[in-house]
Amino acid sequence: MIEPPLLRIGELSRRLGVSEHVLRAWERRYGLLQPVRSAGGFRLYSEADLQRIRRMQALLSDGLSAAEAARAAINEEASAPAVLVGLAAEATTLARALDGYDEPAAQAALDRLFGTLTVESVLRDVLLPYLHELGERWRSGAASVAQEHFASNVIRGRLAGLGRGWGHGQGPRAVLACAPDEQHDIPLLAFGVVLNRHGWRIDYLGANTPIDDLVRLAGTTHPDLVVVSATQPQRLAPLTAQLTRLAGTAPLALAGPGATTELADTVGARLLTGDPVTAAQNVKAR
Amino acid sequence: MIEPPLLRIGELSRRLGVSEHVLRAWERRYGLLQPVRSAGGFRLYSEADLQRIRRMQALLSDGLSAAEAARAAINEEASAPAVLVGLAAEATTLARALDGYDEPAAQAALDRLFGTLTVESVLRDVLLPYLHELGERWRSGAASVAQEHFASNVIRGRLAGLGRGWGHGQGPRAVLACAPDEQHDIPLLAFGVVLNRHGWRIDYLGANTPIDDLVRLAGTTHPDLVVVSATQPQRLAPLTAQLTRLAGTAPLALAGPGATTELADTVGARLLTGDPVTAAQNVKAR
DNA sequence: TACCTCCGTCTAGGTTTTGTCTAGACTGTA
DNA sequence: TACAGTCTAGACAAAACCTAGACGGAGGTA
Repeated sequence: MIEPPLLRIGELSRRLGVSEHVLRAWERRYGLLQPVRSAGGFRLYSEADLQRIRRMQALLSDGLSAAEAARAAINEEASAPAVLVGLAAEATTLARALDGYDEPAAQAALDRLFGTLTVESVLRDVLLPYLHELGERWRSGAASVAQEHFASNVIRGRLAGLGRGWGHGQGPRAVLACAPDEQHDIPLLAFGVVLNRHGWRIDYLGANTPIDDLVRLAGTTHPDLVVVSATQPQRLAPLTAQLTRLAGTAPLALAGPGATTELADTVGARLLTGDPVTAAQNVKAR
Repeated sequence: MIEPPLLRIGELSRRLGVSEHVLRAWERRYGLLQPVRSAGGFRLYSEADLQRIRRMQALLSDGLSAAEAARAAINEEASAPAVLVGLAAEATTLARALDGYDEPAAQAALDRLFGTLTVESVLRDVLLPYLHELGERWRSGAASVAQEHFASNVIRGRLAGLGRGWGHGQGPRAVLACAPDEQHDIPLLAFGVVLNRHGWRIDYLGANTPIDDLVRLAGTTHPDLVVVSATQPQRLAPLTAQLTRLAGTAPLALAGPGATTELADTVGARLLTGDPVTAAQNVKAR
């Protein structure tokens, strides 16, 4: 059908949280991928390549050696064309329902999606792409603010359900917050859901959180990780001093498109790259 | 007729925040736009061009390389604003209707498809893949002969409608025929539709045509191209001598999975490769 | 202790890609 | 006629990527 766009190694690395060096090494040593090349020789990766690396990561975190994981990832490749077709259709149903303010239909579609796919996959492959695309349509005038709010609220409600009780338990504790003035909390919510499923306890502060409050909270409760998320660099840039103080109080990670390598280095924080689901999986991997 | 106002490059640049240099570079390097020109050669951009650049910007911010972003922006447009989402759903609807002998539903789905996608895209991305898949199912016993015939006839009817009047006009003339004993004429019909849309006049002889008849026709009407199509090499192999005579009478092309490079070379014919739509587009390109 | 393999990481030196710029000529409009 | 706007062709430099190979820590073995 429509040829999907291809990614260069830098973007693949950002999305997966795997360094370019490692991607090339896996290719060289295990033949894990055989990306097509641009006329000039640059590697160009497809969606299938991305999936294979994800599988590789999963196998690695199961404790397989790199060589074994690569071999398994290559051999499995059973793929699931039927599942994909079903996924596309169901995702469409969901999108139509949300676009059309049809909450029952949307919930039903969500039920079916969560019934067939993993939570991670629903978040990463369906909900977050849909929200991203809705944002695009809003920017281009093709979708209204009301549509955006309606869809956000339905999805936020579901994620809240997935996160029920996530503050209790035994695992390490993470404090999640959006930067001041940042209102896009759904990716952070998704991040929290996945992190929680990996055994973490979550303290979720949500949108628009003052950094000083975080410093105070971190100073009294000593979480194992504090995550601050922002969609735009200018949300974080003026807060360098406060973030540095925060990083001195608890392990800090910056996330979202607004988090840059430079800022993270400057304030002494980790940088979380890629989509929220992958980022959460990578946090666990360390 | 109200002509929408066209923008010159400076205004476009200001509205989009993309420098004039970049706009020209994208046009030169990737063929992203083909703006009409003023009498003096100034580029004049339409609203659609503006949208395409916006899409390009969105893809770039997703991390795609400029080359890939341009390719995707161009591709997507050829196949709908609702992208893969709408396409997949509509194609599924069509398949269900055809599988279930529901002609009105199938026609309605076809109406929607032709209303959203280009003719070429409907043929290449929906109908031909569906027929191919139906053939597979038939071979494996999962579909009946009756289903195959029903679907073929619905689709053949639509294609005939698209080809109405294709023998008239001014362009070069092509004679299209299936090899003797070859009954699969729909791909050839699709080929003819696309070729006709590129300005060719079509003389369509359809399934199971004796080569000698073609030689006689070519000798009297002198077409610019004769296309002979076959799904299996053994349909063409015994006809080497006759095909050679035909190639001596008019420009000849062999098409379909049954056409091989060797045979084409032997008889002095062109070989058309790829799906019928692409093949027809390539014929035009010469 | 010495040596091995495995595997993530890094370096050096070169190439490709892409945004930007220049020079000199032409266009459109006041 | 003046002048801001636009044209083409080509050059340039920064960012991104390439290959080949080396490095070193972890873990195993003699």
